[in-house]
Amino acid sequence: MLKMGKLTDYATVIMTYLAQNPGEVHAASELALVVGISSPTALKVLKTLARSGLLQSQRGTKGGYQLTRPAQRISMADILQAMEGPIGLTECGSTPGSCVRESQCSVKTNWQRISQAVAEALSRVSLAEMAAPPAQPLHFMKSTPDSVRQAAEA
Amino acid sequence: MLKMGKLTDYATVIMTYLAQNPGEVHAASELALVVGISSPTALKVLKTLARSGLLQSQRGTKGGYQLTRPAQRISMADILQAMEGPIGLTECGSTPGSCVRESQCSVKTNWQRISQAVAEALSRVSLAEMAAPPAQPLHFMKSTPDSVRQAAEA
DNA sequence: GCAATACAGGACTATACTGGTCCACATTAA
DNA sequence: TTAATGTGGACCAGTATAGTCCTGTATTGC
Repeated sequence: MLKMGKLTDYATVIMTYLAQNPGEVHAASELALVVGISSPTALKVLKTLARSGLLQSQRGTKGGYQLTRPAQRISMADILQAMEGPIGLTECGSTPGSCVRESQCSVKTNWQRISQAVAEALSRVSLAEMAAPPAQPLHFMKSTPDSVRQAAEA
Repeated sequence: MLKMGKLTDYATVIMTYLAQNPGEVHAASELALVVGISSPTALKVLKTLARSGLLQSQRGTKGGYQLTRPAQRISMADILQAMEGPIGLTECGSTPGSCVRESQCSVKTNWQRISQAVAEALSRVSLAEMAAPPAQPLHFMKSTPDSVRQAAEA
């Protein structure tokens, strides 16, 4: 499995919930309950999301979190990136200098492109779509046939 | 980072090398040298690849490994899958029953689709393309937007 | 002003996983 | 028969991740 951290998983569920209840401020404790995790863990996720600008936090009584922008303008890539750093499948792709034979490695550049393609696929799915009932086809799924066909023809 | 194991990374490099020298049988020790890892580790990777049918092994003196099919017919998805199991970003996507609230979770189905999209992107890149010098644009990259094309040309 | 609520930032721990190694065995060529 | 090579499984260690906790700060309401 192409692994994604558990915290990232929580993050997507939390963000989805927030997208479904826009305009409201939600306390960490509430969100923790919704997702089914402990408050400290939820807090950790929320802090990360807030620090990267996807969430707005409000302190004090009646404080909590809310989305900084409409769900339509937040992509899955945004969330992944916020939680796990730059999207890249290989170490050499995202962290230059991590591999000794970087210069001679023909594989590297190709991996970077593949990572980029994956990132693109992720950025084409908005949080709003994620929050919609699954029956509704995802945005990129509608356009996939074409893009695939183009790729196949190219 | 959307992580992929180191062993998988080695696997791609090994497979690439084998693709560049088709028709020959390569001993694990030789491949280890090429990739710059120890023999036991290379063996581990090779065994995994062989068990999943991507490599053919030959025992005894002058034994070694070679591709079971032409590199054009092996995709990056094949290699990833061989090394890491079914491609899926979330646990619930690839392992049914791993999440308690599976039935109520609207996020799940959407994740499965995203994973599928990623898998598709991966399966569109052949080992042959990976083995080609990076200057040569990847198959699927031709259909991508300007930003990517610029990066590819740079 | 004070108390209660809630976020901020960081340190800490423990578990699980992954990478890496090794061993006993099977197979093949010379 | 010997040496080279793959097979399968067990095992160990280092690391990364998840999860917790603590101290501090801001905001609200009384």
